[in-house]
Amino acid sequence: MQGQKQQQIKAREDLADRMHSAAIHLLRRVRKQDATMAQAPARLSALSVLVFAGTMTIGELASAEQVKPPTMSRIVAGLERARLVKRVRDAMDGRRVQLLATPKGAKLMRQGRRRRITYLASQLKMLTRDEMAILDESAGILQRVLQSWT
Amino acid sequence: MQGQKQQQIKAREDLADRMHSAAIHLLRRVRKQDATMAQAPARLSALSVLVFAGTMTIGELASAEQVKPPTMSRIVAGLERARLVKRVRDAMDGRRVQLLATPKGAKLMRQGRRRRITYLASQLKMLTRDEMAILDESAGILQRVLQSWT
DNA sequence: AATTATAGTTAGCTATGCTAACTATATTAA
DNA sequence: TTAATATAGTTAGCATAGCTAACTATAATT
Repeated sequence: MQGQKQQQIKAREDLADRMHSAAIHLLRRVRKQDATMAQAPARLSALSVLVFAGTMTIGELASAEQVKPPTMSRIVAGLERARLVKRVRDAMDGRRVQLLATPKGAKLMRQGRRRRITYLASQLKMLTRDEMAILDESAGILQRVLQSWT
Repeated sequence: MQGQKQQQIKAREDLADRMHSAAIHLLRRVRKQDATMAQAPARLSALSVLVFAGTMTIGELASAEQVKPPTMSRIVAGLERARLVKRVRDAMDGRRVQLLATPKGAKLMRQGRRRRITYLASQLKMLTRDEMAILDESAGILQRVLQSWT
């Protein structure tokens, strides 16, 4: 006989497994859309944070993207080479580098986001209104979980 | 004034955006659990397919994992070096290579999956029963969408 | 002034994605 | 039956992206 607690744990693990699998496969599909954009996924993701959240330092961006500073340093170098981002030395603290999306960067990011999202959205057309509502709610729940997450 | 159709499109795109973002961040967290396993994510994912779906060729595995054959060839080479997978020439067709998970591979894969899922599941503890039910339903819906997806 | 702490970069490793070009085996056509 | 073509996989070479360790430069503390 299984106790109620064990059943709850199993239910959570089954759910975790399905969420994990869905996330992997969803991103593999979406990545193919990015392929047409001449900028790699990590760059687009970092650029997206910059455009939506505004100016920040390398360290802040690394932390937001959950990568180590050297990784972000190189991602930013790529974005800078492509003239999508500008570095500005912080006047108050000479160690810091403030990052700004250029107009070109903002435009590309919007286009890229547009493409991924349009693609994803087109795949959601098969869903009923009720199913959409459930996905919508769950996206909100997940967002909350991910934020409070350690 | 926006028509109803435009509102529906916008709703789908907002949802797609949030799902995309959630998937990215969820996987970044989970990947850190993999770091303790001495095998990289792509290898664990391929191994997982092999263990659960059984013997298959390099090409089939590449297709299942949505990568090109050279990529899978190299992933398998790594798994073979680590003695997690064995190659067997196909007797009927000498070009084909059948792949088998070794017992060690099957064991590692179960452990890895266990670790990721246990971790994810532990983060779901903060949710109410109702929220869990919504995530559960949405995982099912997503699974279905991803399958029928082109 | 000397020490310590912080922000970022550089160098070097591994892994993962790709395409192009190759080898080896099977299949089809002349 | 040989020649041409197709298929399965590998190799080579490129770019990106993750890491740690070690470095430079600036700021803060003692």
